Amino acid sequence: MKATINDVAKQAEVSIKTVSRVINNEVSVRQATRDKVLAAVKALDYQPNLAARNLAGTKSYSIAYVYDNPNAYYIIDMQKGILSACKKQGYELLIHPCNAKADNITQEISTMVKQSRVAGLVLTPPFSEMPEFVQQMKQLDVKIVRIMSGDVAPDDLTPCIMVNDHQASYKITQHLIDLGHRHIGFIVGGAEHKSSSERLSGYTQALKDNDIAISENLIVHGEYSFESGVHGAKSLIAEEIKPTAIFSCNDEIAAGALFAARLMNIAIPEELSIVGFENSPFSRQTWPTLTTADQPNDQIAENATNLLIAHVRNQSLKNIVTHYTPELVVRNSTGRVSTDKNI
Amino acid sequence: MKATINDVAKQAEVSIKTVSRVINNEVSVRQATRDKVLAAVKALDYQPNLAARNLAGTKSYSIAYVYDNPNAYYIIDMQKGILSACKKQGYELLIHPCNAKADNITQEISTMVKQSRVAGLVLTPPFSEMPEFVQQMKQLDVKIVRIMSGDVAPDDLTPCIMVNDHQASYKITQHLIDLGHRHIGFIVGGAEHKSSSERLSGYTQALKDNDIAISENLIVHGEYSFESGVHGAKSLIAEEIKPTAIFSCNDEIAAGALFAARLMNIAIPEELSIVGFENSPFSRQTWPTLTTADQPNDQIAENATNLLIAHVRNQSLKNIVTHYTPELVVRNSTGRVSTDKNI
DNA sequence: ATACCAATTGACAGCGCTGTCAATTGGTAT
DNA sequence: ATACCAATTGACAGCGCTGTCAATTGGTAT
Repeated sequence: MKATINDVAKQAEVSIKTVSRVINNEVSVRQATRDKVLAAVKALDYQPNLAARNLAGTKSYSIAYVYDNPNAYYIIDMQKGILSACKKQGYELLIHPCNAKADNITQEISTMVKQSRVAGLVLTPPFSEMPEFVQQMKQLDVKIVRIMSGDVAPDDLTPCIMVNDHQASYKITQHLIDLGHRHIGFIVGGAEHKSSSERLSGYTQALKDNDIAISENLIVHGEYSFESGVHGAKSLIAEEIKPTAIFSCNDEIAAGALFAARLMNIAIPEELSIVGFENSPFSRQTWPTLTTADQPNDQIAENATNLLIAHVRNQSLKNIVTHYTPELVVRNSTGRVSTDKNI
Repeated sequence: MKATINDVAKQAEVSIKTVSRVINNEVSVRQATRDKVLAAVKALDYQPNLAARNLAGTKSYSIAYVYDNPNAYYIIDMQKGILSACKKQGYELLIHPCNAKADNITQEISTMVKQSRVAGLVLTPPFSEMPEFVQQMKQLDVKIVRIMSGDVAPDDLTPCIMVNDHQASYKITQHLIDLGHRHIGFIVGGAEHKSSSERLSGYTQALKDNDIAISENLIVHGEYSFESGVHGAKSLIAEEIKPTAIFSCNDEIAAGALFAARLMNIAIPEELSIVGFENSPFSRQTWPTLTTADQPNDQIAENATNLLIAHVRNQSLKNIVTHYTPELVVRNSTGRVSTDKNI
């Protein structure tokens, strides 16, 4: 039925080992031999069996993406980028959504890694930002790549993608300040995500640099969810000194904030500017469309996966760390502060 | 490092075959022996190696989800349901997003199936609704389960989940009619999805049964996308005889329609009612929230996967086909037709 | 106590590859 | 023509399981 390495070897009149060499792109095979084998591979439509490769070799051709994130757009983008790298390099991907707070989470991942002989893990927040978890994964004899928020990568020789949320957040805040806003509310995302504090610190830094006082009343702590945006915006708008702009930690929160503004009959951006973060489809589909920061998640994911695969193969990497800074995208949810507003 | 079946056998003082029997839940093992083995499994934290099982056995423990759908919420829900069934039954899931219209698509899936020794495929539209594709998959020696739109399952002894979009659509249309609407626009989703025509036929049937004339001008053909909703609604509203309600083939289209209405300063639902289909998060996050039909995608997916796994294991199934009918969910985007409106 | 037979257990081959190491090949220097 | 050695190729074991079939066990009827 399905052709095996034996069939190819027979057809090409070489040993199975030589076929193995050809499909693994090893160097010491004469060109003429290589051609014979490739012809046989093609004629028989041969696909090496990954289970056998995983079992026989010291290498494995499976990696897994472990995540705990309710943001469908984010996950789909990540999967897309990871799969793109996997396909090019002949790896298969297992996805493993799970609960980061479950107390047997290490056990759970460990089981999966053993069962499926996973060679490497792609970790996104919050997993990538849980040091003990990362430590335990390393002891499992599994390579990892982390996508995390911040500027300085952990100094542990593991590949990393650092997303400079602080700087991107600074730019967004500066954009609001340039529009004349002085009372800018901030809805913080989930505390288990480092991006929340990084984005908050970019915001406070920008305020400081512009000599604007930071008011704790304008900072609301929430989750990365639509509902959090609704509640956060409601409570900010109820403040004695209302903000003229609201910085939402991501687009979903921003969509919630827009919803709340609509509930309270507040015109966006005339009476209130709202910004998001992520440039997810949300930001193009709300009314008005959202000013946000563009984070190329699929690129980040593909890049991370390439680093991981190189790491799995013990290839030496020039750059074990890659940096990204999301870019400001101005749409219709931000405008100049109206001069006749209360201050 | 990782415990193997040999380690367990040694520790339990039995043969590896007996260990194999215990972990496969075979019947003819004495209770005392079973207990010894299970104790050893636990003590060594043993996890059977899936690659070896796939290779050694005639069965495989991998299934794949093949899809071509830009709807992130739908995909995430499906994955969740599939994974839930996989986890319970010890299967691993590969995801395979791809382009259904690529001309080498059969080749592509075939490669994946061979490489990863996939035992079964979960197919959603449009793949599940492409008869030649399904036929070719069967020749690949891979089992399938299809989730498709319609009432009557294909008569080919393959497990199927049928979603009765016609009936659900009928109910939604009746809801609009009950609210007094007589001019109801319809934005059709992508033609490659049978759900589009099924939902359309439910709509026309409901109109007929209520003696309402069907106007081709009120039916716009599009895709399952936000942009299609924007364009569709714009063109419907530009009609000489404006609709007082718009039935959108899914929530994303409906969100686009809402966007268009907002652009044109049309109050929802006072001047225009809009409905969606799917009950995705969209429908709770738009303004106003959407009346829609609830489709429990994760349940459908889990159910489908259970059918598939039973099929893969050659277990006889009582019911090879399961039927679902989405339920009407009334929210704030629909209202009584205003009596002073133009007709 | 003995025969019998179903229930239980184990020996061994083999799934399709890769790793190790030994054997062969063929080009180069003499 | 010959020796030599790097380049190329192949033989064989083994990865960790399951399938097949044969061997052993132990409970029941006599």
